[in-house]
Amino acid sequence: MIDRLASLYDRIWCVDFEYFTGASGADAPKPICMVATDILSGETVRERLWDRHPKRCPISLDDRSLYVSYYAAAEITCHIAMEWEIPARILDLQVEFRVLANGRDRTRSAAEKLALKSGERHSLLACMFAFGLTSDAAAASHKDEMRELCMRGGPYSSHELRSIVDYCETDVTALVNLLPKMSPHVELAPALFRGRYMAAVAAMERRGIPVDAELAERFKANWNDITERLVARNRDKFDVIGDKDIDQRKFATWLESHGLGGWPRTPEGRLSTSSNTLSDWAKYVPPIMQLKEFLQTVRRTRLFDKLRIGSDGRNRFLLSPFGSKTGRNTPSNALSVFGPACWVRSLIQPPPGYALLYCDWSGQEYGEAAYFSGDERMIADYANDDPYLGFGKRIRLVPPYATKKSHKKLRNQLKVAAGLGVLYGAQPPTVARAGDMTESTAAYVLREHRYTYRKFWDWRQQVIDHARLVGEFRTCLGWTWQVTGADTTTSISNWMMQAHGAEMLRVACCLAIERGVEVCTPVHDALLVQAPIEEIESVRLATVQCMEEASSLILGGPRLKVGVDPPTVSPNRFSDERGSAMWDQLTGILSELEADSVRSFGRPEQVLPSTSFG
DNA sequence: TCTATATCACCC
DNA sequence: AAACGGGTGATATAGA
Repeated sequence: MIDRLASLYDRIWCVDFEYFTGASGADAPKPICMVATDILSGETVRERLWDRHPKRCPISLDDRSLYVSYYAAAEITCHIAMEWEIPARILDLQVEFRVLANGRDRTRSAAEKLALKSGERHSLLACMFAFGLTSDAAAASHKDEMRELCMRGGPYSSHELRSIVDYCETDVTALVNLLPKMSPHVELAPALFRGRYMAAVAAMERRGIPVDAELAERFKANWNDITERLVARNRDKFDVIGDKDIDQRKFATWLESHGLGGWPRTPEGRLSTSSNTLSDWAKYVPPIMQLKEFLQTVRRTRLFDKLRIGSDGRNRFLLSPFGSKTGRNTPSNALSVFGPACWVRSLIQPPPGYALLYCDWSGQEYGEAAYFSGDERMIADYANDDPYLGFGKRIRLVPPYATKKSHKKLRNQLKVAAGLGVLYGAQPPTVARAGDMTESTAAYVLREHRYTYRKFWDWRQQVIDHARLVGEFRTCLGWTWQVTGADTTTSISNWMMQAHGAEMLRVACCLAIERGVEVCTPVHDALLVQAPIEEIESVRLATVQCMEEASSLILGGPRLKVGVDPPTVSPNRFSDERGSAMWDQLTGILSELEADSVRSFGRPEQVLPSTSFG
């Protein structure tokens, strides 16, 4: 394919940057140097950027030049920092490695897996190894040393800068060797679209999510005390907690004292402590209800204190694009405000003069299922009003005049059945529990779905047959998955929707970023966007337009609906109603703790925000 | 004391 | 035979 590439491009630049990301790792990167080699001419460019600021990028970036790198978001972030243009044609070999490996990972030998630490599964070294290129151990140890030097930050001596540039060049050499090995396996058009997405990823990773950094810092500083106090409040009533969670022996004693001998056990024989089990028993045993609430509170508070916030008050983290087998992003839950429980989102706050919008496709996967299968009834129910009530009306479970408000509970049951049951393939017992209905109702609704939307179910069966017979899946934009015998039918039957949902999100991100919308982050079927307050309406329209266009591209014409919550206007905070009770409880504890420390140390008292905002 | 596994929680 | 798709991460527990 190198020949083909050579016929398409005047230059094929293999590019790498070294950069400094600050102590927290949450600040926008500061470039140290750049090295680029043009495979076609052999020309190499070495540029120090720590102490010099070239106005223009030293290599060509037009559409006759191919820009090859490994996790291009990092390189593009450096372009943004240098205020350079963004390359027109990006080929990201890490992403292409992920494409080629997707579904084949499992077939890799055990020894091979062992050789690579889990976090390095898609590292440059792992990729080289996979394509038969080796790199000696001495180079690997040098790599750590150089990485530390970059992480240290300046000032750098001339000698240090020279060694960083040399090191940078070794990675460029690796790319030069890698490209001819990988290119025969790379499909150019889909790869270039993925590369284009990586530029959008760079813009989003750099922008980050605006948060109330001061408040987050106060939470972090008091985190251990907050969780301890949460437990302490109920310790006397429920002596079941060991350190931070249930202690099996204590729990056994507690159950014994309440005469609950036949308590359910896990497959391994441990006493079950899941909220499902507790919910089942709470109906009959009141103390279990209280225990459940206590435990949920304790467990929900986990996973917060690692949130990565830069010195400019922005939450930044790697989006890890193409991390899942459906091609979704897989950002770290611990580092992102959107990772932990919903209450953490109340930390999100637009900067002065700004507002935030959360835009999502409504019923994205359900809509995709309708249009992909071509099921006329399903399409009509998705397009007309509410697909779940539409379904309920067809099977005469709800009256024709039912609305979201008038039949809230029934609608939710139908939604659970259509989501969990239909798209994820959950069976009646699971649907019944999740939707708070009887098993026979769940079974009835699921059965009726099959009768009502025959065409969808036929299509679903074809998809499964294709997976089993052909062994490979592929989206309309070229993300692929090698299906193995180990993959379940439920997994297979959802893949088309989730993988195309991921493609749709990528298209929307590209369009929005390229049209100047300030996207802070994608959230699987949503975009969080910021804008100056006076521009919020036009930005809302522009974002919705991008998302609708993206859906139309993926569905081949029709559009999915896009929902937008009322904007969060500075100085208000973002909020998610699911987390507001928890937020109130935790901010309450925080203010108690800070009041206590004022009494002991005489520090000034701080004022806490309440949860309700415009 | 360390590591691997099981269980559980959260997100879309 | 048949209890949910895709993820990340924290904690307890068992085993070395």
